[in-house]
Amino acid sequence: MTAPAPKHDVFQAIADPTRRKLLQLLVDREMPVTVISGYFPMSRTAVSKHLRVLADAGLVKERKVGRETRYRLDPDPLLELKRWLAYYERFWENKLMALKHYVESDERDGDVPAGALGAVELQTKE
Amino acid sequence: MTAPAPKHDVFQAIADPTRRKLLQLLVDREMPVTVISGYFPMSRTAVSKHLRVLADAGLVKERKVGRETRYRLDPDPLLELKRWLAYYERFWENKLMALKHYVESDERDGDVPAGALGAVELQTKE
DNA sequence: AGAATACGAAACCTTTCGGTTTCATATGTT
DNA sequence: AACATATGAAACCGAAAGGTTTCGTATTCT
Repeated sequence: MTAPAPKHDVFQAIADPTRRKLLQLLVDREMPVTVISGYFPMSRTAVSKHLRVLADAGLVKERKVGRETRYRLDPDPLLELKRWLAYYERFWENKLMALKHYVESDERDGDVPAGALGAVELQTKE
Repeated sequence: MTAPAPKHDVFQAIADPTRRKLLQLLVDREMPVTVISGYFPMSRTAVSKHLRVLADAGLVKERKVGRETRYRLDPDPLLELKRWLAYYERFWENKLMALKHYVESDERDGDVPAGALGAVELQTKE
């Protein structure tokens, strides 16, 4: 049991605004589908499908209670996103540094900004 | 000039694996389209369209040099993603705390985990 | 000037996405 | 038992996504 057939990853899951709202709604409380769908301007079935996508990505857990199914957030998969993002974080700093250098020098002949950024650091990961 | 007609946001832009690879490729070096497309198993035009989506989201900047257009990463819009993610970060900790409590107590009648998580913290941030 | 290169726009195709409506089923209520 | 409630599955639909091929145009090279 390594990979339980993902079919939907975190990146896809959070791409849709409705699904991001869903995550936020379920962040601290568990809710059944009918209640959840009350917060959205679409059919219950549509909401249910969004919940399925989120569940596929592991961002939401379902629990059956009597005739209702309650959903709640599971933030774990967001770690992958965090890791992905972390890789790019240093480039904010680099960009600032490059800008600084550019402002301090006067070699702005029209193609400097890119050059300033070009060779700051090199890294090929994967 | 406030919002330049977004049309594609960061969340959509990074949803596609090809586009994530593009970002990584352009992270430290500037490249023209033809060279870029050499890294992908699809037509140059297809890559070009992906680059447009990234540019729409502001994740990539283009610069014309002679007959070629060079692209490079602009990590700025990732800040929005970082902010979004930061909101959920505390819940990793909360989840661990809830788990700890659950393990230490013995009220595991079958529906404890959800309850343990349910009331840890309450926050409604639009 | 003429040929080659770099690129985007446009038209087109197939698959996925986000949504709806309808139906079947399980559970709860009287 | 009969009815109501909660939900997912299925069939369907229009629009968007991701791709291709073809074409037009700007730039560079001989």
